[in-house]
Amino acid sequence: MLKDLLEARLAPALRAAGAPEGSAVALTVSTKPEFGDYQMNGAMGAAKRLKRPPRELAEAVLAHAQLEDLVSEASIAGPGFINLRLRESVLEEQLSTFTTRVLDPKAPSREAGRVVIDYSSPNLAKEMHVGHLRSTIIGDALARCFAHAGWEVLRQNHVGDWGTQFGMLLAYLNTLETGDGAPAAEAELADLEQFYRKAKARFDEDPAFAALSRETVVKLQQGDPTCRAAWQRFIDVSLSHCEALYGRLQVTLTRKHVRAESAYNDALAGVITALRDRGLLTESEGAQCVFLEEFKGKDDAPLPLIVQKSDGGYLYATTDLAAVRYRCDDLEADRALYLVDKRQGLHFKQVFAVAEAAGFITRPCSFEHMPFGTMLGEDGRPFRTRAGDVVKLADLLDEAERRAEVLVAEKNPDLDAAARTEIAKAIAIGAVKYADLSKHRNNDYVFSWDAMLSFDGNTAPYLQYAYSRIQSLFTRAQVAPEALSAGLSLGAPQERSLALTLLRTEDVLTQVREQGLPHLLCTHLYEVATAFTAFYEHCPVLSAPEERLRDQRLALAHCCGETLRQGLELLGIPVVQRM
RNA sequence: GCGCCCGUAGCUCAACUGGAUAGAGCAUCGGCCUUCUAAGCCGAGGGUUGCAGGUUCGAGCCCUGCCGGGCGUGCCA
Repeated sequence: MLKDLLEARLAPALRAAGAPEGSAVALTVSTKPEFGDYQMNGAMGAAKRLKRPPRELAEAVLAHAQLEDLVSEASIAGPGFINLRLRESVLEEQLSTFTTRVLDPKAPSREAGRVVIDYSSPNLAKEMHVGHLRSTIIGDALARCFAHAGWEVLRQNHVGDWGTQFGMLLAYLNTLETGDGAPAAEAELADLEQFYRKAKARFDEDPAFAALSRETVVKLQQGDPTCRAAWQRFIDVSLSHCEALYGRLQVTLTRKHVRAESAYNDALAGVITALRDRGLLTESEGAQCVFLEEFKGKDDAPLPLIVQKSDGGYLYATTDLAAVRYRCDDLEADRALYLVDKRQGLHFKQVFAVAEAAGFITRPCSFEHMPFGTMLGEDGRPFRTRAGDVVKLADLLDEAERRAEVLVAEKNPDLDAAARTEIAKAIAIGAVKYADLSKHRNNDYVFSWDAMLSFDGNTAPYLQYAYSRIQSLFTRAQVAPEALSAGLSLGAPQERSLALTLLRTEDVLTQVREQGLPHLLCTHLYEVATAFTAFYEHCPVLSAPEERLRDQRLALAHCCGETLRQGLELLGIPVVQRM
């Protein structure tokens, strides 16, 4: 990539100019087009450490750097910025292999490794609501990004299927089925949210039922066959609800990615034993705990990670420790990413630290909590409807598709109903996902129907629109992209700018994987689409003065279209040929 | 009390990890459809980056102290 090319020349020059070992080149995209294409800021940083005048060092760097074949202009500005303008031939050469080198998923990958991505992980006791959107969508985008770069991706849907609440739900299911018969149960299960609420109400008002619920949990965890069978049926129904949503959202999770909490049940006792063998286990107030030096609670009191309750029951820390072992030993992951709410930050810090101390991390594997913020309502409180309920994911998608269909019908009345619905779905999914993906995951964010279902400005439909315009160019020109052989023209500023933007894609994708931040890709694709639109407005393609120029511009448009298509696909957002 | 996160334009968010004059979208105002899709484009206004210090050639970003908000802090997940 461009940045690598330049860095390969600048890093030795920086050393040759006398900069200390490990000095960063600090190459960034120019803040202003007038300055050039890229700027190197590292001379100033190195000069500070050397206590030398920064401009002098910058000059020395330029004197040592061999840049002639890459750069047409190099100059020093301000306190010691080195501004670089790339040769057009370099851009053209890089771009000519861009789609096969960077975009093609079958391109020889420069990264190889195995990454576990733990995401979505809904609680099967309830229906999925908008709060599950973030983990599901961000995780899925990351899974796609890693897979694209050549990683082996192991999706792990760590669904909650084993908590205390399942006793209650099973007991309720049982009363329905032994009462008026099975049809009632079937009907009730169709709406898990209702089902949960009714079971909870019964639990709260009927002590006998509450007692039965608690017995049921014990029976379930002991492996009682009848109980297990009922539980399995409930889980199946709930999972099929999730799958329906994954399908609608075009999320890549399937049943084979489910690795539920219950799957670790048999490993929990082993976790306790192993901790005891390592001398890490301490009994405190009746519970089995691990105390590590680095974790302090109130008044500097030691803060435990409780792994077994005083009644003998295990906790989610125990399950997560078992999952660490599984992901490390059995899955042999190099990285394990946890897309989980940031409120669990301390929990994962403790779990990972205990796993390390216990020797559970038996091979070089990086365990990383990738936290995300809470979805808030417009009042700044955790998101609820007016009635105090959560918004169901299914309802959000229904509304998104409804609004999109109205808009498509209005913008493009000639489409037949089938095409209209298909386009509306793509737009709806895109808008909903992009609204979430385009924000920095670490921050809380405000849910707004209108913002989430907006189709104007920095939204997925804007990107999809740019793509469909490119497709339209090819439809009208009646040329296949593969047939273009005139090379590229990058003379116009808009052409050059679009090329430069496209050539940043690889760096962006690397950063997305390193930091687990898909919003960087959103921002980049928006810049691509913006650069394309400027090009489209200023550089006539089909009516270009010469056929050669037309073909060159078509080639550039094709590069851009492929970037948008592939980029959107990495975000899990479909493109459409027309809209 | 302690710990983590956050505070950026009226609103919603960015800012390539310390770089040049802090950028987008929505909203507001003005302009552009007999030439490739107006879901678009061009332009305008809008900022003491919560406050006060400090570090340095340079701070939204780092350090200190305040103010304000969220979350977490032993047997739920």
